[in-house]
Amino acid sequence: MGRSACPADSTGLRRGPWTPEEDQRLLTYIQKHGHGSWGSLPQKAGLKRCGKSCRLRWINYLRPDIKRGKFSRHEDQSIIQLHALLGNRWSAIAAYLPKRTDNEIKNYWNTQLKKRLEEMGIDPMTHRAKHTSNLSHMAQWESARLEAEARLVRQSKLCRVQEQDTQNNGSPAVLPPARLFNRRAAASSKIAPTRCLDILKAWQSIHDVRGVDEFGFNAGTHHESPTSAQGIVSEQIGDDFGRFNGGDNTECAGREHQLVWSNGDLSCNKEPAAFQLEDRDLMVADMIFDNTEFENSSLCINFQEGWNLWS
DNA sequence: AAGACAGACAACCGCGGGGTT
DNA sequence: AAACCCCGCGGTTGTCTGTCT
Repeated sequence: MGRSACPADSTGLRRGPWTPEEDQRLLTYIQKHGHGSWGSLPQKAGLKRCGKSCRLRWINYLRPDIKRGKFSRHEDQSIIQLHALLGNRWSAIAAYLPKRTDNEIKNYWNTQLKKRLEEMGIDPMTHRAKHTSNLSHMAQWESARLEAEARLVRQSKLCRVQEQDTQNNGSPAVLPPARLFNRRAAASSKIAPTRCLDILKAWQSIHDVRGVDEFGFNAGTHHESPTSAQGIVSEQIGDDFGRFNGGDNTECAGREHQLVWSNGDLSCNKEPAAFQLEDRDLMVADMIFDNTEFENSSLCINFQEGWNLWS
């Protein structure tokens, strides 16, 4: 195994921050000739830098297709979800975030997101609650959401792998970024139903919700639209589902609860706001609906004991 | 105003994988 | 098969900047 050292000190090569002149020189050279071999680039470009340093500067800073600046909330969510799924594989995470570099994501994680999770009582490495009994509602939401999202992505991936196998076309089953949070893909997966306390429980691509859905949940026979502010809360009692309308500040007590709403056309990504959800809930709602073509579907959200549902 | 401190992020280092000779 | 080289990755360090005392 070889290794490319970068003995800047001993050979008179420069190191440390790049000057605007160096940037311009590197940029001009690559635009003209491409980078080719990084090892020989510095000499050809007239730079007193090692090839490694040039490569890093180009990839992390000079490349034209880099988006700089503040991370959006959606990006935050994506990073957290992807980290829960992929761990510290920054390059893999960066592959799902167009125009962001692995280095930038890594720095952002280490300086901000990690702390944020810790403050919420979530272990940033395992993405699990540190002390469940003392968790804030916010942390409970986040923890459950992460687990649910990770499961969804896995299911989505598995589904695609199965599709690939079925088609037997021999190509690797790569999940493109644009499909990472594709609800249709998740909904189409044929994973056996489970009843754990996930926020996001089920997606189903049917227009009329009736009886027990494919995940084993009684979705009710209602066809209420979230915009009507009449989301129906189903109370789970064993295998039976009682039903009551979410009243003012309905508090789930004693049992798991399930918020169910269905709509033939949930294409608006702000629909759940009709429930006047608090910020922690909107965070989830955004995650669910953002950038998604979402029609003829229904959604179930489980609530844990003690969680408040504002409806 | 100046020094101490913390946060953010750019850059470096060492390792390992993969291709080539 | 072994040695070498290039490249990419993740962890770590260094530097700059803003804030606090």
